[in-house]
Amino acid sequence: MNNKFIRIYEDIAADIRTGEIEAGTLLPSELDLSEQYQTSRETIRKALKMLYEEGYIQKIQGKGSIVLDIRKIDFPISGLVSFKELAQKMGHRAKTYVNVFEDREVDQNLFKQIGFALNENVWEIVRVRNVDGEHVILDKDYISQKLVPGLSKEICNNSIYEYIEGELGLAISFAKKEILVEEPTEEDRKWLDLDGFHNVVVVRSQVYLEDASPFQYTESRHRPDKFKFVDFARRR
Amino acid sequence: MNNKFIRIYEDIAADIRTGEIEAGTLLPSELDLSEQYQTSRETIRKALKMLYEEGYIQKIQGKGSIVLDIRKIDFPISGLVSFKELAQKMGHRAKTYVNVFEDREVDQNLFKQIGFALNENVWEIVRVRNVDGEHVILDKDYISQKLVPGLSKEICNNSIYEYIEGELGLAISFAKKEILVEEPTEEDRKWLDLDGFHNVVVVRSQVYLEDASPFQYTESRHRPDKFKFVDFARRR
DNA sequence: AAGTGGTCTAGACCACGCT
DNA sequence: GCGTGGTCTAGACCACTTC
Repeated sequence: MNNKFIRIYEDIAADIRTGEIEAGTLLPSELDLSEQYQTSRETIRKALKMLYEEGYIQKIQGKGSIVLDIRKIDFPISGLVSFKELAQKMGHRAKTYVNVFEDREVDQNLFKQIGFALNENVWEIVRVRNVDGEHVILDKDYISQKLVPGLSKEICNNSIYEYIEGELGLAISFAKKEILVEEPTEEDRKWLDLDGFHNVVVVRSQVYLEDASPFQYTESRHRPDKFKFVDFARRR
Repeated sequence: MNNKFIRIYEDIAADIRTGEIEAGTLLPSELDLSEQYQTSRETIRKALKMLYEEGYIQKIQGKGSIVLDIRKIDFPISGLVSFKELAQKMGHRAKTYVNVFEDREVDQNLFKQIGFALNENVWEIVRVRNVDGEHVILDKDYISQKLVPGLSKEICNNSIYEYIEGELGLAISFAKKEILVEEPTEEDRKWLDLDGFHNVVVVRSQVYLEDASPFQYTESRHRPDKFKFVDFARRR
């Protein structure tokens, strides 16, 4: 509620979503908007930059800001969005089973694989995600104990992100992610319903807090028919 | 060469890439940089915003701008980067074969699948990408003839993007992308070396020009062992 | 309290599209 | 030529981290 440019962004974004401002039309000019919102043009430009980055508008020099078709807001599966949020949004019956929850020291092997320091203590968590009655995702997490103390099996059963952001008040900020297709491992075959499937889609992410400290390494292993990744990219 | 803030961005980005500015250290303060570059603080902030968006730095209020470890940031395969650029960057021996190049009218069937208007004329292009001696990617393109006139088989053999941006002077702006894993079709089996593979990774993209007109629909079908997608995402 | 980044302003000039 | 967005400035005040 504090920032003027965010209020303006939200105001215009809402109008676009509801269709009050139609796709294909031009927004009022920056000068008009600055008068309309009783603010400076730079502040309007900040709000428009946000609308641009979120895919609401396209700006054309000399012409104006075109309102784009509201894109289907489909979320990337796994990564910066928690599984719980995602399942709810998609309207699926989802369950989580915690198979492994252990206090573990980072050894040579783990060190090479993930981004943590040697001998640091991490939580090792293996969870199976059941969607509409089938075990389709295997999540393997390594979470820094220093940054996220007091984790428990019960919390993992619910949402780890809710605990971290809600209880601990930490802000998750960015992630590096890699998507590959691999042969199922023994572990995959053990936990997932892979009847007839010859591959799993593996999403490896390193997740960072706002102060750039790496707090989580995740390997999310999906049955291929249940995997979908949606992206909106601007050319750089 | 024109914009001050872009020059500053490139200058600092280069220093980070070469390691001259080390990951984990802080950049000079915005005030210092504005003196160093003989410019205003807002201009420095624009350059830093770019560095932030590209994953070079993390900004922390009251503290400074932390330099991130950029090494793992790679290029997304297919999409807004052309295959030619990509193959060169990765250092692969890559070849392209144009199997189909046709003038086609958008019928009911095509209309449902892609984003173009009924009865519009499009180029239908099917190309096989050979990387290091194997046929591993099948690209199916539909390109608007109205927006991209004068396309030819020869151009497709080289780089379509170079033609569009170079010859025609059009600016490619953004894309909606979807990644799924599917069963190979007859067409996949015909053109790709799929011996022993049971799936293909399908990347569907709708690509838009700067004025928000959709000019290309692409289906890029990858042999799973040759697929890799790397992403850097910030939480919204 | 000092130093950092975050927001906001009012104004200037430039580059581009349109007619 | 006029209206549009793009860049840049110099300065103000606020919010946060650190000492």
